Amino acid sequence: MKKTRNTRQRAVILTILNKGNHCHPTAEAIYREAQKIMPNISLGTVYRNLNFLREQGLVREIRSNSASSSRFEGEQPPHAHFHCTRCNSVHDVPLPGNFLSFRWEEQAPISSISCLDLHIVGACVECGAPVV
Amino acid sequence: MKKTRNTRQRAVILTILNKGNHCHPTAEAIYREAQKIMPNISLGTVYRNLNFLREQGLVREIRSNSASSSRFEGEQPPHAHFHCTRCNSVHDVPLPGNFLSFRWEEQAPISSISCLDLHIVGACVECGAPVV
DNA sequence: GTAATTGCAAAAGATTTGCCCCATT
DNA sequence: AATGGGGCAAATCTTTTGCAATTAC
Repeated sequence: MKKTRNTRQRAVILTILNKGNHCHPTAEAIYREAQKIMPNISLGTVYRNLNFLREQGLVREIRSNSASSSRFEGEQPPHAHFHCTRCNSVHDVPLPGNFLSFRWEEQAPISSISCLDLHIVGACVECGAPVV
Repeated sequence: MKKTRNTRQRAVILTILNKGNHCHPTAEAIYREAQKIMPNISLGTVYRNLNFLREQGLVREIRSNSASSSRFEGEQPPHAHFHCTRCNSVHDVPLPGNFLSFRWEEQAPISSISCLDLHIVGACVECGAPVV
C-alpha cells in the first residue's frame, strides 16, 4: 500500500480538530485557523487532508440537514449531534448505552457498520424559549 | 401568511416521491423522472419545490455522509437510513420503539425536536460479503 | 386582476483536481 | 533520489436566484 508522509500541514489540521473545543468547524474555518500558524497553507490542502483523515478514521464529517457545508470533528467517544435550525448551532449529545449495542444488522441487509450518525434537528433552548 | 398554489409541477414532484418505491432519489433524478411527464419542467423548479415541501414537512431530505448530493423521500413512518460506502446504496432501516421515546431533551440544551435522523454507515451484505 | 410560481440562465458556493514544484523519507 | 504532498488556479458539481412571462385562484 501507499506510504503516507507526516507533513506539517496535516499535523496542523489534526491539532486544530483535536484542540478540545467542541466547535465543529467547517473546512473554511479550519483553513482560517490554520493560516494563523501557516500563512501559506491553501484551502485545497485543507480539503485534501480532511478527506484523507476521514478515510483514516481520525476525523469525522458532519453533514447537517439544511446547512450548506460540512463540519468536522476530531476523534471522540461516540455521541450524537443536535442542530438548531434557527441559530445553526451544533451541540454534542450523549448517546444511551443500549443504542450502541443495538443489533442494527438484523434490521436490514447490513454486513458491517463503520459509523453511526444520529442527527437531532430542532430548536435549542436559547432559540426555542418564548420571547418575553 | 403567504398563500400557496397547487401547481402541476408541485403535484408531479410529490407524486414521484410518494410512489412507494423506496429509492431515495436525488433532485437530479426527480427532475429526469418529472421530465417524462412534463418535458418543460426545469431543474430550478424541482429544487424550489423540494425546499418548499421540506419546509411543509411533506418531504424529507437525506444528506448522507460522503455522498455528494442530497436525496429525498416522501412522508413515511419514522425509520433510519443505511448507507453503503462501497456501492453508495441507501436502505431503510426500522427503528426500535424505545428510540423514539428516548428523552433527548434531557441530554443537551434542546428545546424542541422536529426531526431525528439516524444514518448508519458501513458495507451492505452484497458489498461486504467476501469475494469467493 | 393579482401575486405565487415557472423557465431559463446566470450566479453562487462548496469541493475537487491538474500541474508543477517542494519537502519528507 | 524518489515520490508523496503542497500551492495555486481552473474546473466541476450542486444548489440558489433574478427576472420576465405564465398561471392558479
